[in-house]
Amino acid sequence: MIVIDYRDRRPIYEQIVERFQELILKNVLEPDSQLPSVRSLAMDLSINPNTIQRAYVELERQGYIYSVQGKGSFVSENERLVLKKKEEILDEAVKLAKVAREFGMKKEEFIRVIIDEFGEVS
Amino acid sequence: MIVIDYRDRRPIYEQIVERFQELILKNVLEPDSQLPSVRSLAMDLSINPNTIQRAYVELERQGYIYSVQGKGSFVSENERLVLKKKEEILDEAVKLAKVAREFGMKKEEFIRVIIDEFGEVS
DNA sequence: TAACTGTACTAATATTAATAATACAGTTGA
DNA sequence: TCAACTGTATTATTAATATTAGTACAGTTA
Repeated sequence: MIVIDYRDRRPIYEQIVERFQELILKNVLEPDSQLPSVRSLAMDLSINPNTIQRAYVELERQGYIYSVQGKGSFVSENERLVLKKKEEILDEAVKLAKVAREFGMKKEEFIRVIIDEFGEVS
Repeated sequence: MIVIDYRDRRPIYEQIVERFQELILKNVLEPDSQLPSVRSLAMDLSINPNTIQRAYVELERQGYIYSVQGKGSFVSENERLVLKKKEEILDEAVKLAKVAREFGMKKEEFIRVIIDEFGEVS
């Protein structure tokens, strides 16, 4: 479920956070389902439990999960999170379009590859 | 010309590399014009000359500049670099579009913000 | 009550960016 | 010629931070 890329320069806990965000936003992990425990996931990934803990703290801070002492960590409802994520994607798209324009790229040239990705038929 | 952002988590030399890439690609620095010397730029930015050296080595490796011992470092011809940069931007756009689609975003919704950025008239 | 859970804390280690201090070689202009 | 610039190279040290290690405590569950 979680894979660590040691060539990735970002810290491990950040990779874990991002991966769970993805799984939660895509509903692979359903609301209220339980995440692996701090210790068991650390075992699976052969890393320190503290690193997992740090990732879970961050996920909780961002609203992706909630933790109950003695019971475990669970996936939050994600409707609001999906909306937030979509906004972030749009923000990135705007930034990228701005850069493209600054480098003299034509609107058609830029949009063409996007339409291709989405598929021609709307 | 160059500004260091200490809140940026990326290393200083990487910020410098990126900034010069931008200045060169946008033709703010013209081909064959001379870059500030390793030592003088280090003085200006109040950082160590080795950090600048590292940035210049990287810029030379990527083809953005060429260095001549005893003379200085100079901007390369940039036509090829601009093409490469445009390809990179398009690659990013495709990746982002893919993510947007994965999160169930509508094509129109995604393209709308881009069109707005470029301006309605083509 | 044993075996799980999360949570908290301190200390040690590893990695890497950045600094510091030199040294050497080539260029330039007075 | 030579002082004052350039780039280049090397080694050592410092600083910052991610990660590990170890331990402890509190709540839950079968």
